Amino acid sequence: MSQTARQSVPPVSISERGSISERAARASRPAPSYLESLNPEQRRAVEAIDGPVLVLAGAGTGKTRVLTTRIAHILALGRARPSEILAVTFTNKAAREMKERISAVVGPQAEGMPWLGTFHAIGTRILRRHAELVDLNPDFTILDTDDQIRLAKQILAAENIDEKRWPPRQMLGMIDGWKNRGLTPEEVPSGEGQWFANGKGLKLYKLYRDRLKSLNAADFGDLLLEPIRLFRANPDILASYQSRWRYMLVDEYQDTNVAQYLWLRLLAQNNKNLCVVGDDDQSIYGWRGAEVDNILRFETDFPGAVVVRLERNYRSTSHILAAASHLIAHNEGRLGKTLFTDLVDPDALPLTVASSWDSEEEARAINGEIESLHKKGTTLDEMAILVRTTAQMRAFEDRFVTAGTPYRVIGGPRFYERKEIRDALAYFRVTVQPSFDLAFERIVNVPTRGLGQQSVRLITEAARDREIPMLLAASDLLATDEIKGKARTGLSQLVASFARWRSQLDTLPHTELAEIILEESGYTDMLKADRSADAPGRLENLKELIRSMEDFDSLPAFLEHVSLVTDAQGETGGEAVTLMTLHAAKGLEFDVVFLPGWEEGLFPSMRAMDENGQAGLEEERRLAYVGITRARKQCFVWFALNRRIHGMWQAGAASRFIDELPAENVMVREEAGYGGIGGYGASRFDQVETFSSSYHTPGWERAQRRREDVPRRERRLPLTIEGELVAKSISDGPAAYAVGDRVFHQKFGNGDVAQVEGNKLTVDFDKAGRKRVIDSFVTRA
DNA sequence: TTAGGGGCATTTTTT
DNA sequence: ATGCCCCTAA
Repeated sequence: MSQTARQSVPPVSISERGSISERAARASRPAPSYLESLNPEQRRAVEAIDGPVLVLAGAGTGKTRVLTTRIAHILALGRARPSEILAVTFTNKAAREMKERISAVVGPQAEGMPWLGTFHAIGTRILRRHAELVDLNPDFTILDTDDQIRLAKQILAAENIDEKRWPPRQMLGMIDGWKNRGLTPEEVPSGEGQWFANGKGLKLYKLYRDRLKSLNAADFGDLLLEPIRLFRANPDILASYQSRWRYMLVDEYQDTNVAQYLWLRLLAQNNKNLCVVGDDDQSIYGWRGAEVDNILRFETDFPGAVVVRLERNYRSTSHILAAASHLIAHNEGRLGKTLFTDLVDPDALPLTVASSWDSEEEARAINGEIESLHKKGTTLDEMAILVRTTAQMRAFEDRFVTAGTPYRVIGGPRFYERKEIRDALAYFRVTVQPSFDLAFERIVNVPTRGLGQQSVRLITEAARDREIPMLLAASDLLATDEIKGKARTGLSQLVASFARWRSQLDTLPHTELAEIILEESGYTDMLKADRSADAPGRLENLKELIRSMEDFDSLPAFLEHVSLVTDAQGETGGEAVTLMTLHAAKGLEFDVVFLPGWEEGLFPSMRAMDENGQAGLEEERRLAYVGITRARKQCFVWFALNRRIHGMWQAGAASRFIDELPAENVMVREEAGYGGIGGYGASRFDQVETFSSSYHTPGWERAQRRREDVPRRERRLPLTIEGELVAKSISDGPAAYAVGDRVFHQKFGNGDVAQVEGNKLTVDFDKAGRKRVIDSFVTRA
């Protein structure tokens, strides 16, 4: 199948391009050193500067290298200045990395590349310049999910739509879907406009859009959609960007959605110097509106495109490549590539497939594996655990903390999405921009200052009636006697505070002001008074927030950064194992990769299959492919027989993907538990040798905080097994208990044994009800 | 008006 | 298991 696909691509040589004199001159000029280290295909991709170019780059074939070298090459040839190159990446991380790598080749010149960034960042930049033309002010705010939901709720409430039946999230999903397809309300197909809440879909989209405009705000979708609208309505502006960017490069093209595609097509109409790089087999953002079709269609959209295939893999052993290729071959709609490697390594290890009894044992086993590899010399930085869902991370964190394994989490619960951070940001935002009602609303009564629903409604109505910001309405209301008592005191204090902070914006250093705001608002006091276990952690996060502000010149500059950067990177610290989702892992590589949780329903995810059928399944398979190809030397695939889902133990079956791996490249680990120490029960209490150094990594501290959530006594307990029995114990003597015995369990208290099966007891506890436990966890009462 | 308890639904992945 | 919403008591 890959054969046919291969033949359909006519080989176009770069030598067919360029003037005769250019070609002649090129022949005698020595190739710059940066070109020499490239293989012929890579070099073709780099040197095909003019006209449309599609680079199909399999995993590990040097894609980033091609992109960065290409930019360096364009700069070196003097074909464009840094500001005349548009380079789009998918994530901030990728943008950062590319900037660094370009600098490494061409020096600090790359610092001057203002148009290297994510679609969203570049879209923002464009919109700020031409805000009036899309009904915004240049200082518009970018909403995050939290704000969007609040807004959606308000709209649904105003429309008398039951938000239980029609969840705000779903409404936003629908609208975002339209935006991702480049559709303004006017362009939504009439049938689709009938979706949601008995035909109100389109109306809600309009209301939502109007509300955004009146708030002077944009959501993520707008950052793509509005530039398109701008370009279409203003040909002169479009033309200015078309000529500004002489060369355009797009990374991860397989992940672009329709809006992004339209965006690029508009811009590339003129000089057509568009180079896209991607791999259809790594398209994993379909759920976010990505259209693999964009990459499959490129040659049709841009006739005469040079197509370069990068298939020579420099990353992984032949076992890993073979396994990944064999797996992905189960997918149908693909262009088909065959990765190969010249590395012949007779010592290459096949993939290891292993199972564990449950998710905790899985974490323990993998941690054991990590320790033994570490002892043999693999550094922790070269090991990663890639999970399907963030929920899987917990088990690993717990284990790492107990074992003292240093680790770092990438992605997961995002720093900027934490409640205390969002609250603090809301305070800052209102200080900078007093008219930002969503932020004001968020914190009017946090900490509580006597303002209940009643008072808030008064303010909202006053604001709406007179079409003024809530903060202003609030201060006007105070001049009347409509607000009384505690509410009055609280509100007038708050209004006065905002006025004061605002007046200090220009006089105080912004970090200092931020601290003052958190103090004077009573926010830190509220957290200090909070007896709950995570309050100290929240305070710590706020300190971290202030620290991170130091990198910026002003409060407004910081807020702009925050709204676009959703990843809290920066957790460098010492040597550590990396823990992240498969999605976050794209583009990275490690010597050793662990892929836990390969179970039906979890991976492939049940939801993906339910919602998107075959296409959903294929996307999951591509995700598996991405996972395996992250590994350079060794890859472990793991699954657990039992897993806790929504707090309930459920038995699981191995993922179908496991059986899609080629047997000849796989080694199945058959002994139970890790390292043959013995069964589950034995290794459970083994105190494994610990790493000494790592008590200062953010990850450790994070887990440490989390750990403190659990009361001390409970933490010490051996694991208690509930529901489905998930352990075999080591005791092999005669059953220690009989039906009717009175026993005591540290967590469940006293109870009567109702049933005995070997060392597993079913006990009717007085308080906790019927549980299944292991005999060694109870004592005679 | 607030705090706190109980009931309920929920969770894929990210700019 | 966790977090959110609603209800009730003070």
